[in-house]
Amino acid sequence: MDYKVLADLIFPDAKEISYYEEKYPARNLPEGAYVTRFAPSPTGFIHVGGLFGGIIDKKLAKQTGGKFILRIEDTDQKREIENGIFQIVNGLKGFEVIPDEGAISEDEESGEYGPYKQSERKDIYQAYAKSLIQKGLAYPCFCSPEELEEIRGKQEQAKVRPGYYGVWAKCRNIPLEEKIKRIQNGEKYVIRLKSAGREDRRVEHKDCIKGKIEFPENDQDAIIIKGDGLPPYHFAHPVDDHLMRVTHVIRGDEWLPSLPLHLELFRALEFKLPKFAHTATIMKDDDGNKRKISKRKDPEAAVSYYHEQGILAESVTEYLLNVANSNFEPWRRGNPDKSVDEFDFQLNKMNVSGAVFDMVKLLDVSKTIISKLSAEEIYNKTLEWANYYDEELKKLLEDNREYGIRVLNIERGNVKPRKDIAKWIDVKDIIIYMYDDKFAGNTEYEFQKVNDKEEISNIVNTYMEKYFDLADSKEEWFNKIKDLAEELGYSREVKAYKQEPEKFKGHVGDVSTVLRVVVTGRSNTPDLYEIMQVLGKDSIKERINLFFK
RNA sequence: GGCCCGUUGGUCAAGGGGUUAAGACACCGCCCUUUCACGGCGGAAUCAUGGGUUCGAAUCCCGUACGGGUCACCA
Repeated sequence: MDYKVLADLIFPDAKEISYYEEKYPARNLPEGAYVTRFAPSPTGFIHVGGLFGGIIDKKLAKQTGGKFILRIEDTDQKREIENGIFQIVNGLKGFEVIPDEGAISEDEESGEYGPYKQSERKDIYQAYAKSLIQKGLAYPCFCSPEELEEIRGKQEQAKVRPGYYGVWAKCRNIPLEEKIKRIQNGEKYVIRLKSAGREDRRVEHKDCIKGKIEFPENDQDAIIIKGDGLPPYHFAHPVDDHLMRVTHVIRGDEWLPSLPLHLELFRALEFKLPKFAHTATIMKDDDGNKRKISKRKDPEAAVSYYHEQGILAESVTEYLLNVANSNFEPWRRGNPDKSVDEFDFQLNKMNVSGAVFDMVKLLDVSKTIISKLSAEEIYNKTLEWANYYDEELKKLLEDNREYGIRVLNIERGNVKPRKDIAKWIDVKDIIIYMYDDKFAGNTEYEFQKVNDKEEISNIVNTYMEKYFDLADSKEEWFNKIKDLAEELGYSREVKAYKQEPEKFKGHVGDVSTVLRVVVTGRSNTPDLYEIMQVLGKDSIKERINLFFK
């Protein structure tokens, strides 16, 4: 009796593996092309760490003329959530991480190397598991969870490594006949690898990011087919990446400890080894301590956060790209208008240890990107955001598109555009005082140095009577403010005041601040001349009346 | 605890035997300036630690400390 009988008994319907080898032939791609894959489980929203990996996968495939695959790792059906695939696909799409092949929606996919949902690849995994059983490299294990628990307890007591290996691998040496009998009797079982590894031997591995690493060999008889007939990650990974002809496995470095197992599996299955790149985890500063950024504690860990805040996907991408390859930033400075696609990304430039996620820096990237946008683009994007998150803002913008654009165009489009918007959620506060209806209820005025009501009215009234004219150019306008200042006993220039403060009540800036505050309610705003131009005569007069009411 | 990986300013980091140890964000100061931003100039601030190798160490080797990851019929 040989292993074939056992293999046929366990997987009677499995195809020969040669069938799959032919069905999924080597890809016809240019020399040096990367085939990468992002393989999340449909357990919820995408995590920034996942996005980070996805961006790298996509970038590398694109810049080498390769393929980027989206594979769904749904072999753990307990953890799956409804709409999981939709969330992944949609989440990635928002960041332009669009796969060349793989899952498209809950039940659609594209590409010749599918299915791309692991739950639909059961037959394939079983065929390969069968081949291992046939070669005597895998066997059925009848241990129940309780027995496994018991073994672990003993191991803890004996202070030895936990796991299913060596003498602890009870089912490994059950005679073939007995195995067959027990299966025929309907006993439950899983399939385990019969590890050929030894803990006292070392395996070497050259990682694209981490460089040379050494481990003890794997000697665990890991499960390759679970009780439900599906494989765990460790077995799905070699089978899928081999059959999908993946050249570069890029994944988080939390996988490093199981690499010896994967290496053994690739060898046992006689697969060509892909290149591995283990990326460092994105961390979070938690009161001076570093820890893995977490879905539970950190809202910014969820990709949906950026949509909610109105942070441009582009900003997140550029920030993350810079974390991945820190030479991105100098490149961007040198090539401010080039597409990210032109940046030459290098795996080996990635840092080996985890970077702390820096929201302040991300927001700075975002400000710079937004500062290059036209008022119209900002208008459109803000409105799009407001559509989801801010009814009031949406209405404000929609009611008068032209006015909205004029407001957003203040101090924009010139050589040194404003850099004051980092996220769309900020926009409302920046523009709201430009809307008469909203300003009508204003009661707070942030006056600075000149606070006396009589003096304020003196400045405002004199201005309106003698100097107010919207037809003025900016220069004329400002000269008039200076004339006004002088007339009322303020210096025309700030410098003059600073040199001899006792000679003046204040300086031209104090005067313009009064006008600014009466018109806008605020002491800090963009250029007052432009604001007045946009508001127009009636609005300005109305605002002045409002102040004196 | 075992196994693996790491440690350059507050953060991201360049640098791989000889450097005044880049740059960016943040911070501080000055300048520009009608306010705020922007921009310009400048400043403070880093090689975890102890040994070795070497004429010379951030860089190579060993130890220590600290940080992180991982030890499932999860991925």
